[in-house]
Amino acid sequence: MNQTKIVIQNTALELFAVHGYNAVSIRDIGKKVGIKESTIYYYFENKQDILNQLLAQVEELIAAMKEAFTRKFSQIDDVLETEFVSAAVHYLNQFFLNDHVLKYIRMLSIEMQSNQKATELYRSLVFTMPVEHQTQVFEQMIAKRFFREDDAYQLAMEYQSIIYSIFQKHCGGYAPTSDDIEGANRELVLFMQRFYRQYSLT
Amino acid sequence: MNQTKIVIQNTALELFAVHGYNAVSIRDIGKKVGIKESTIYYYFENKQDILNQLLAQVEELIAAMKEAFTRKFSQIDDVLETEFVSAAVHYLNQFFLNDHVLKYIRMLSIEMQSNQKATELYRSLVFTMPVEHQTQVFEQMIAKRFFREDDAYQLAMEYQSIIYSIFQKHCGGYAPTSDDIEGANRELVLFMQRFYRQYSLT
DNA sequence: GTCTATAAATGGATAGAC
DNA sequence: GTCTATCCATTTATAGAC
Repeated sequence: MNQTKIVIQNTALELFAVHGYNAVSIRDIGKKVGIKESTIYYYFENKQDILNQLLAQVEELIAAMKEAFTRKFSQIDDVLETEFVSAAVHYLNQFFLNDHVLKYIRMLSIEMQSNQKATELYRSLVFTMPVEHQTQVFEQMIAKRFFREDDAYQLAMEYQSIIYSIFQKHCGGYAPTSDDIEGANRELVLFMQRFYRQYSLT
Repeated sequence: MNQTKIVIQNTALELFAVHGYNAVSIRDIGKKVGIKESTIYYYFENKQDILNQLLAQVEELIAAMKEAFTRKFSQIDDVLETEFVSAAVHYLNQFFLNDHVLKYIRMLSIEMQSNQKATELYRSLVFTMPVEHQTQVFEQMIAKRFFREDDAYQLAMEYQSIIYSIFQKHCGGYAPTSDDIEGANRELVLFMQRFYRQYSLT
């Protein structure tokens, strides 16, 4: 794909994530990129087209993560507390707090209030897709007697609830500082230890 | 307060909650109320003034809820599973899904992406304030041996995580349908029974 | 591919009639 | 209190030069 087009898309995402689609003008995007607004119309049909292609990118991201989950889904041999906790910390920092993903999440948080497609993508990105994967993980952990007998979906939803809520509590909204991120990580460690000790058999 | 002013405020809230402050024009608000935009300037200094007064209302709501919590905080005599579950269902439907509160939450979801004050209000409204109250409740339940020995704050945070996540998963974003609300309630009952059985001593 | 120039609509805000 | 009329900046989008 063309380099200029990618820069326009990323810049638009950055602005949409903070101000929302409707509040950002084509001129704003052009100014930040360093081109005239008429140039943007060379790459995109109109303003809506930029948003549509960004939403399509979110759909691709969801599909890619799904695929990555199944590909990396190796057999689980043993799960110690430290491994379990650091897996959750890694998930928070590499998914929710990943620069690009965070922008998608923030953009969707705004657009989902008026756009049904954005609502579906948001729910899929932060609930449906990860919970589906996590259900499989807990199923294996229960089958191998690392975790006590339980409903794997309920376990996964509980797990996701904690991570999502900690993310929103500390890093939801206005650009999270490094203090916010630290706070989120600290609280996550605490609750993941709690979770492990609750359900682990070791 | 003047009747017209209240109508303007409520209409502005309704539009801000869906499209966001920046995307709504004074003309849009006037048209929906059925008055000319110049009339709005009789009641408000400018557009920003409308938003500021709405944010002040959220602050008042948080204070009022805090006060209501301490006032209604009667001694807990006994807590059966059905009471515990229906208290959570009541909380979801009367707080998160209350018509007016839901609009505040949706407006803040948008504004918090660019407005630090809105971020603080959102976190206080959906996390800090309710978790503080719920911590007190669990403290009493543990002291009276209805719930097993545990950290009351952690218990409260876990409780709030589940309710908040179920709210966002089913009713976050685009105007929730009655099916969405039903789905949220169904899942909440399931997870509240699970929670009760996990921690109850009876 | 990127620019200038421009059209047509819409934005926030004010002055002054009633 | 609510309206009409108006100002001026900004918006999306297009036509056409380079």
